[in-house]
Amino acid sequence: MFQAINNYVSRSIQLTADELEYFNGILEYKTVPKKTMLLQAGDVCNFELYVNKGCIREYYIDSKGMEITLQFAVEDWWMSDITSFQDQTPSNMYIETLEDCELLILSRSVKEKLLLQVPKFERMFRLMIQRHLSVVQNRLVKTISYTAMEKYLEFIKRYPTIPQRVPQHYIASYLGISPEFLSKLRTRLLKK
Amino acid sequence: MFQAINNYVSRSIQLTADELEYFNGILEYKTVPKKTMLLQAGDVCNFELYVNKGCIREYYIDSKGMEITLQFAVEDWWMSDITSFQDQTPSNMYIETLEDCELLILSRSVKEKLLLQVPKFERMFRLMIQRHLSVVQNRLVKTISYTAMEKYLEFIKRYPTIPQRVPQHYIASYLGISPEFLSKLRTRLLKK
DNA sequence: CGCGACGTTGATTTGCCTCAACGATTGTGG
DNA sequence: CCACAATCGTTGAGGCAAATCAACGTCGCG
Repeated sequence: MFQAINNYVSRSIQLTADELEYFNGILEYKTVPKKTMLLQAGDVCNFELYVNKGCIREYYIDSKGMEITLQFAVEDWWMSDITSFQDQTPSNMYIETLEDCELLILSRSVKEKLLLQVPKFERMFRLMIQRHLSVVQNRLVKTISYTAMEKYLEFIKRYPTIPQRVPQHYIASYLGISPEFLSKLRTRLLKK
Repeated sequence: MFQAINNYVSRSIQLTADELEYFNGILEYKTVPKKTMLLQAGDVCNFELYVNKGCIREYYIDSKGMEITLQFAVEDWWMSDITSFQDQTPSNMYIETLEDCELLILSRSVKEKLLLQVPKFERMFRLMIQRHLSVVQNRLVKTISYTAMEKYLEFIKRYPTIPQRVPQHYIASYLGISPEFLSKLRTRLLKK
């Protein structure tokens, strides 16, 4: 149950057996069915969650009522709404499961205690966020400078398993294009 | 000379006098004239820099030869190309001064030593990156869902001093729109 | 079986880009 | 200190990528 996450942690920091046991003890294990809302816009996001099994997405509804998918997360990914989490402000995001999931949940208050008890985790979370920032920045650049076709090709290349697991219109909303146009791009690709 | 940066640090962590002195001792103070290149694409980014005075920008040249400004930094901001910094890979970014600048430079090797000597800094850098991630994510959402006009209005509202300091076409490249179109947006605003 | 969610296709529209020409301002070398 | 070049912003004409709107087919599921 903790094998994957412990492996994740060990890539950044070395823990003693005691520390590892403590860490696993504070995680809340939860199985949730498909299409469960884990966070609603308006609520404060009080958790970070690690996907042990399954697939979830985080999205946002803009002023025109359009959904924009910010992130998918599958096995071995973390998810949270950091803005809400760190400032303790109401979130603009929705987080929902797309499949039946096994999650490990780290609540904000528990995380704070963890950081006091085992300061090594400061480093792990720093490295984790640093990598995440790098990914988001990369995506920002491509959102600005790529055409819709280029964005789609990049997406299926980088995340080849996602299209098999999530409805196509969610991918369109991740890429920032309309579902109709994504469909047209795909037929254009098939004709070659 | 270190007043501003020390104040910056103190917002995240508490240091002893010794620790503070050590920290200031490892920073490299540098004044650089306007239009100096601090990082070239192809080089590895081995530093994080803190702007004590002046204004700089980080940009990227895409496959069509267009410049995309990723970030401006003025007084009390940090800048780096994290992707290159953390992976030690050649950067795709250019960093250049837009005004005469006073900079405090933290090199990668020195930062590593700092983190070993004063682990508290793990926390400061974690919080710093966390805030930055929040900003970049916010920008990503708006890049996708806002019209050019909305992006521009948001920009001048959030960063009211920047337009007075940097050429307009750099702002266009930050917003991901053409300089001509930004100009047209501005005349549209004036006519109201 | 029938409904809702999903993907496709076509017609039309639009936001923004590209290209080109032109003032205004800045800066630089003679 | 002037002359000329660069740099920068503006304006207009025309074009294109992607959005919108609408209709339709298909599949999975209650």
